[in-house]
Amino acid sequence: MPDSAFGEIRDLPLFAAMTDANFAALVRGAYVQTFPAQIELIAEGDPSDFLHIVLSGSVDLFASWNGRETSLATVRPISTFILAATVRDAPYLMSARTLEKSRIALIPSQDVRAVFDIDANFARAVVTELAQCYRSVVKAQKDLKLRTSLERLANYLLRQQRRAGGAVSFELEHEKRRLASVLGMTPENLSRAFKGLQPYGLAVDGARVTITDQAELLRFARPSPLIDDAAT
Amino acid sequence: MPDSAFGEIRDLPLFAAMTDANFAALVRGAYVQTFPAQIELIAEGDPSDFLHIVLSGSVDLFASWNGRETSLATVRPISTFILAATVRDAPYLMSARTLEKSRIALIPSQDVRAVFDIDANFARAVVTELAQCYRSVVKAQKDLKLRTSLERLANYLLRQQRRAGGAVSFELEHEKRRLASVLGMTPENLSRAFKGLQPYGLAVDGARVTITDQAELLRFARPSPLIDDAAT
DNA sequence: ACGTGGCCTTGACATTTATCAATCGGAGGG
DNA sequence: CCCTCCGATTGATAAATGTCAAGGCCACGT
Repeated sequence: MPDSAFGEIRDLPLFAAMTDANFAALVRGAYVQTFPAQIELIAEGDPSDFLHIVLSGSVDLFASWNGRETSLATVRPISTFILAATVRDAPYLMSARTLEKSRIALIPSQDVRAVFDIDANFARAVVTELAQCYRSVVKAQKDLKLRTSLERLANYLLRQQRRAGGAVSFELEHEKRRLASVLGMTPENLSRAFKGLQPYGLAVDGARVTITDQAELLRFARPSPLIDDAAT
Repeated sequence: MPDSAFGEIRDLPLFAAMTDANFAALVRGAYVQTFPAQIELIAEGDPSDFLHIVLSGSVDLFASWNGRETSLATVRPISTFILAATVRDAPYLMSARTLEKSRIALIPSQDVRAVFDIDANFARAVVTELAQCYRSVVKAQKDLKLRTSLERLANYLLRQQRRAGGAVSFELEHEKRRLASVLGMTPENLSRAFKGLQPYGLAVDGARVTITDQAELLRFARPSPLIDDAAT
């Protein structure tokens, strides 16, 4: 294991507070690999053999049932996924695939659990990370159950605008078909939803979105920090 | 603080492995209180002052937005709620109200965080609990996005049947209006959904549900351990 | 330059779900 | 015992969302 490859994750909140020795134990059996786009990294139901960390690129977490499929989240650098399955030594609840060419670090789950048992700082960091993940899913749940598809799209766009630095105009970062799945609707409906937001100050051209009337869109979307703020 | 009042939570997985001294520190500022039904214990957006533990009765976790409201989960004895908010010292994402007369233990959040910082066993227990909570929400998310309301009801009933010991006939444990909210539909639709399941081996009389054709209902519901098993 | 394939869009239609209004029926109080 | 209230149900209707089929657009490779 070249140490250099793990330098970039050493400072992650998850690993920052642990001892060098324990970090070394963690990465001893780990490796970093580059995957092309559209590769399925894990499948739901599989045993959780590795904790995954996205170093570059992006990963789609999705789930299937009865022939249907839905995207649940996108993982961006630098963060982990399926931490909960690793901790509980339980099967993955979601599948994961690369959205683009991505570098992924894989740490054997048993090593994570072993170090977790002996390094209190690491255990605390895991708690913080998990609590964060939990709250994200709860927010997604509220988004889904309390809002219509038009409202979800409007709030999604406002969140994206913030991610893009607040500019009036920005590019969508996902394929629209996947965005539709994330938002819990069909691609056809997403097209109509974009049109449906035009009266509320939105213009779309391909992947470029322009918020022509911020106040009006805000009035329609009614974003709430308890649903839309990533930080809290 | 009468020690007796906390004996029943001492053996919870969350507290079992911690030292007596730390447990004492945890319950020093804690208290137990009995609330009548329909009391709002916490409101979403409030700072997380206390970790709550349901000792008896039951508690509804719900959320509101823009005049709408939805139930997200039910907490039964003996378990905690809003652990994630406590850990992160962040505002509650959900409101909570008693569904019936309930005894609740309240532990000051700052004490939880303080003990969490010095007791590795407690920290590990919190991780396990949080990972469990996280996986529950993910399952709920999959249920919501991958299934129609009829399918959600069918699978809910099969889960309830298992909870009730597997008997062919059992009582619903929630008001139907609340069950509708949990399942993400209106009460009117829930009524129709019950009727819609009759051809698949279901009979309903008030709160009593009878599965007249288990095989047929299973064939329709197609339960999956990755959505419907509480344990995994 | 020209196909070609994939994704997006559009329209027509079907299905699902919500809304509104009215009624039913059981639990509890006078 | 009857009345009243509240939740559950039902029917009619509207709105939201999904499905199917067709066509447009753009990027890609030959």
